[in-house]
Amino acid sequence: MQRGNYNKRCAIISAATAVFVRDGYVGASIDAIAEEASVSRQTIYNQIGDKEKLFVEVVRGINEQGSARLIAVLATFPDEPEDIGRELVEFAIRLTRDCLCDENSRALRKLIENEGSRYPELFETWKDYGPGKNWPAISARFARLARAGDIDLDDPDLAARQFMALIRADLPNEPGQMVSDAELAQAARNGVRTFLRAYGKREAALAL
Amino acid sequence: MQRGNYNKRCAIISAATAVFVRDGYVGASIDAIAEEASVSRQTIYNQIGDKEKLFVEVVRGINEQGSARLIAVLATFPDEPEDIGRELVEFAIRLTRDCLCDENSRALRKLIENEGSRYPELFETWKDYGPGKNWPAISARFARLARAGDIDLDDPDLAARQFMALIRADLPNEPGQMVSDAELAQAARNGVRTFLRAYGKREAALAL
DNA sequence: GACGAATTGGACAAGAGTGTCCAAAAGTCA
DNA sequence: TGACTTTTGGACACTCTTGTCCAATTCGTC
Repeated sequence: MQRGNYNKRCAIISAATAVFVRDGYVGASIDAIAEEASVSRQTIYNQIGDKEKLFVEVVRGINEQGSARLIAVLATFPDEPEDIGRELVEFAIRLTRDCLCDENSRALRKLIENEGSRYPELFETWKDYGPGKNWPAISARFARLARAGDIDLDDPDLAARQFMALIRADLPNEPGQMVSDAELAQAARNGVRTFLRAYGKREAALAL
Repeated sequence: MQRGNYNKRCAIISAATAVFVRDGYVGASIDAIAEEASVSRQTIYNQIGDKEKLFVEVVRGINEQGSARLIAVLATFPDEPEDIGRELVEFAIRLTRDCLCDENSRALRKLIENEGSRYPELFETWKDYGPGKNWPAISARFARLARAGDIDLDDPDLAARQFMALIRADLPNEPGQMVSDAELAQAARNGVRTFLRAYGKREAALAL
């Protein structure tokens, strides 16, 4: 009773994610989702309920996924770097690849931006579980680097925001376009170099 | 024959802009636009044609407006700065206030992001007239500053992208939320300070 | 094979939206 | 005033979507 249920349910949620992301809330039709999931429309109503419940489920799913990935990446922050430039670049690559460029994360941002005003509750979920939640964690890591003397900054929160902005600055951000590993690496290197020119020892930046 | 036409036409485009921005392409109904414009639905069909033509018209309008504003702001770039820090901050404030935070520009970005895939032609218009078109102009200004010895950089294009990213990094970017002048100024100052720490003489950054 | 639960597909009502048609009303200009 | 154009509002056909109902079928399990 659980097994079959569960498989269908996953297929539905997965298909719904794709369709909502592609067409937005209003543009997505239950029929399209049913077809994408290779499931009859009725099954969707049996399993989940109405369109809104389905949407909430989709957003929560992406949210949890993204949050988990972000936490995993944060765990790889170079707390005691030997070569701070290289290690920050590698961290930046992981961050952009797994958490920023990732198709679902971008989709989530888009969905939130578009439907957030219609479903304020989603906004709350996003604030609690979404990427924003973990920025303080990044700030704390930078603050620790500063205390250890690896970098020189006064406002870790600001530095964290700027770090994110810099490693994003050079990413091609056309919607739905794939970003190659080489582009990713180049963007990370450019961002980190400028970050270190501003906050690091000059040698570290020049070494990049 | 032109007079009455023209007024109605403007009212329609203006109302359509508001509704498309608020509800997206699919969510916007002709009836809602007609009501917002205080015009009968039939008049819209008489004046413009179908929904798609209306949408194209709206996007082109916002595009032209935004592009004009950006060019105007670019003309105020501090080419021969006395106090580079202060003048860059003031430039950054104008840029964010008039071109980035502006309600219509944000809306345009959103519309392009959502409907761009459906109307590739809009994407082209946006590339030709949109903000991206004028980035080379910013790069050129930074290159000139570098030649004059005011700042120290090797890749003006990259510097321009990072400048934009840095002055954006600290802007509150909740959709539809108003940004106060104080927040704007603070964000600009933070961004420019880091930019100058990386690319300028250290004194200029510290003076901020 | 047989039972019970889940799934399917088709039909259905209700609602909303688009685009067209048309006759009546309002506005414009000489 | 009179001729001409534009606007209006209502009616209409058509399509699409949502959500419900139901009988037939399939699936899992014993």
